[in-house]
Amino acid sequence: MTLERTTSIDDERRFGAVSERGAKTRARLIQAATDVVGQVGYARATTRAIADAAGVAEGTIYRHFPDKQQLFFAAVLERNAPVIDWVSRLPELAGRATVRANLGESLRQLGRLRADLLPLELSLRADPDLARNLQQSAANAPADGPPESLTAYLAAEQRLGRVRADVEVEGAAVVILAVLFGLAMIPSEPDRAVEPALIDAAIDLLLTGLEPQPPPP
Amino acid sequence: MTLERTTSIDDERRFGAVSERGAKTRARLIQAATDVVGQVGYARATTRAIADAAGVAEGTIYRHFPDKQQLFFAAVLERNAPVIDWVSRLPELAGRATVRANLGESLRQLGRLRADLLPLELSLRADPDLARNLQQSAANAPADGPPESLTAYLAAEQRLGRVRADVEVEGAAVVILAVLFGLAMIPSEPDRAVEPALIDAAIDLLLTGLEPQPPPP
Amino acid sequence: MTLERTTSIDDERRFGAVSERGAKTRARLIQAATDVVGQVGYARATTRAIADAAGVAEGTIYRHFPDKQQLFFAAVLERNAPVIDWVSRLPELAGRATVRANLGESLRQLGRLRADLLPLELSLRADPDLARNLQQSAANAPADGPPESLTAYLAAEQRLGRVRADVEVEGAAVVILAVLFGLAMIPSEPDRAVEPALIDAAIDLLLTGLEPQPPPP
Amino acid sequence: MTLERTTSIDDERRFGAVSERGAKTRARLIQAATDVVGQVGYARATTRAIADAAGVAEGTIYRHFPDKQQLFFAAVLERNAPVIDWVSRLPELAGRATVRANLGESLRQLGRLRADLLPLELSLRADPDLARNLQQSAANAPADGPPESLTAYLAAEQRLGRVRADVEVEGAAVVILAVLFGLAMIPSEPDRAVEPALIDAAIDLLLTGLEPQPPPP
DNA sequence: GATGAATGAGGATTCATTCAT
DNA sequence: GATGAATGAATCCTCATTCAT
Repeated sequence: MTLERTTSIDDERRFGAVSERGAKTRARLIQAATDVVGQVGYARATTRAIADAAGVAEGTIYRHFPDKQQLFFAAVLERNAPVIDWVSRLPELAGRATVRANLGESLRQLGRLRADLLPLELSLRADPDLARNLQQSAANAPADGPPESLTAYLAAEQRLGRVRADVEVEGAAVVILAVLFGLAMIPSEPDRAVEPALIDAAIDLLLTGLEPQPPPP
Repeated sequence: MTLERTTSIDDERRFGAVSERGAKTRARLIQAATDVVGQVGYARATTRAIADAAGVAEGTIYRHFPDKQQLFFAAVLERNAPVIDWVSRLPELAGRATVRANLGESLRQLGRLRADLLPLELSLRADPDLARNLQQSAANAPADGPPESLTAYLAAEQRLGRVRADVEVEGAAVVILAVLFGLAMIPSEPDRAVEPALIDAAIDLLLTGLEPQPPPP
Repeated sequence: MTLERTTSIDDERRFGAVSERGAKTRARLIQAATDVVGQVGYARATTRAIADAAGVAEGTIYRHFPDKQQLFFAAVLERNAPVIDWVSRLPELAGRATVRANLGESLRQLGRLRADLLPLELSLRADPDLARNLQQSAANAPADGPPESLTAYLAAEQRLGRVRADVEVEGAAVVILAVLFGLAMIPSEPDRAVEPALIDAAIDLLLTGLEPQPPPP
Repeated sequence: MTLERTTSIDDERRFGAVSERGAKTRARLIQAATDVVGQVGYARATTRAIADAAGVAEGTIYRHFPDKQQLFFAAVLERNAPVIDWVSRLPELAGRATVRANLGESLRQLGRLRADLLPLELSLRADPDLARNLQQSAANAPADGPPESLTAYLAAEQRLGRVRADVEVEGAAVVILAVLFGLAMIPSEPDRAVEPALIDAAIDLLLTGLEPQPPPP
């Protein structure tokens, strides 16, 4: 474990942005990386292009990050934060408004947030090596990610009788997230957020199902 | 459009596999490309690695394909064929067995098929340049892909009263495919097919919905 | 030990010069490396310069050697071979001609051979990292190097009464080689071999010593 | 020659250590340069590593030296001074004690001094460019270096009859120094000074020679 | 058809040096 | 005096592609 630490204390001093100016440059680099990787994918996102987009010299990247991968990871983690944040607050909504409204709002929210996260995540998933290294360098990853929060929310609603009693909430949570991911993947040019109409269709399907309702008495 | 074709008739003669041996080599290259890209992603799939995996010399690739991209596209298309095939036969099932059984079998089938298609597709989506070029070189793409076939199936079932009348079938089709894609993305080590339990959960959700059913009379 | 092998069987196939043409290129690269490193030292000997000197493209280096270091090592080893060779034949000379003639001829011979070996060796000694890596990659190093051969020769002559009985032959061998190395270091522009006059002075000193001889009876 | 001086009078004012603190920093830099170059060679001795070893910021180097080379030269010259010093006092010893004792003591002394000088000198010899530049920037080099002093000593002893009359003292001086250099090159882990036993062997050989003595009457 | 040696443009990374603070 | 962020030229190496055999 100690052996697998990739950043030593020295590194932390070496790469932590200390000065005011340094922090700004670091932020610009992360933004630039997000943009460029989003546009052309990780592999074609050259350090040159990123540096240009950030308006700094290529060498500057290496004052802030040990290598291109770590810059990329920093971008991924930063874009991920608000998503995690939002989802972690989901369980509090149990019992309020309606399940449909809550899930709808959440998917919409996440769809928006995922807009610039998705391309990064795609690059990550497309390259097993990247994925592996990210996991190692982010040993601090929260065990309590989106699936867990969503499961908790559904379970709470189920206890309140607002979700069908025989739904297997864990599976349902995964499926809902899968829908989100799958929809995010569908190319939609103008802004890159997920098409709202699709979200509505998804919510409708997930809540009511395809099967015809038994006729009310 | 014709202008943007990247393969001329000459090329087709140059690269079409003629002899027996040639056809075998070509097939081995496509398989090797599928494997290697699946393992390390398009960017890290070097022509050297692919040639090695196929047991041929690097130069041989260029006797069968104009460049690395076209080899990759050939692999994508080949892996895609059975998926398209299966889905295109879906509409014929309308009215037979049950909707739940039909969709369940389809998702399971597609989940299996997607197992080695998915990594290729990921590489494709992660790299906009690739995606663009594929679309150009596959002008022969069927206007009638999976979404359309699935839509047709759902519409047929709706007419038969086996799908809720107020479901917007086009949206539903997209959502179902999104679920499939999203689930396929969840890493599952042993074999790379989608976890069957997840598929069941998805089918249940999609058919019955989260909401509590109104009590039967 | 197995873990420290730096070249796998695969590598051996990958980098061994197979074809006629390949062997020639490889030889040219080694010669070029010898030349360029000799002129500017290892650190300033860029792969570009070496490739240029060999009349090949930079990339060609990497078809024949895994990296710059291994090319350098190949050069060192090749230049070393004739030196080792010569010295290993020294013991056979014991008893023939005179000790003075034998040693003189040897030093002269070695001085000549060392002419292009020396700069390489200097680069090696100046950079501990290089030295370390060479030792690892040359596990096949003969335990029987120059010091041992020279010791054997001196011991043989001592047994024949042609070398002073109380000379500690092992130490003497090292000292003689040190002289050679030290002399080789003295810059001598025109050709880079060791100044013959210096060799003569060294031989005289080593054979007769500085001290005045006791007067013959 | 004057034209080729790389440090102008202005520079001397700019880089001369003025304040107390400045002098200390300068000294620490020189020590750090000696250490780091000794450990990894000139090429791998980055300004960063040297600054770290000296406990100062990288930029500080350039307040004391025009560039990395001049810092290195300063280190070489400083380490050289005591060697030169010692040897220049050699001639005074002529006639005292014994030749054997004098030379022995000298070699031992020099062996010790050379311990940290040697790696610097190796870097110098391995890189012709460095060597050239040092000579230029050290136009103040004493015409009376070690070889001359040693020659003078030997000549004096020869006049006193304590050195064989037919020894060519100039050559002998060079050979003796070559021995020293050559021996210094032999790696000796614990402390880096030359092995004393080797020095003894060298002295014995140089004084008495290999040849059997004619039997005393 | 197949081979594999050669190519060379392009990419990530290093590092001596500069300069605003 | 000292700092350390920024620079950008230079370097090693990779890899898709070409071509003589």
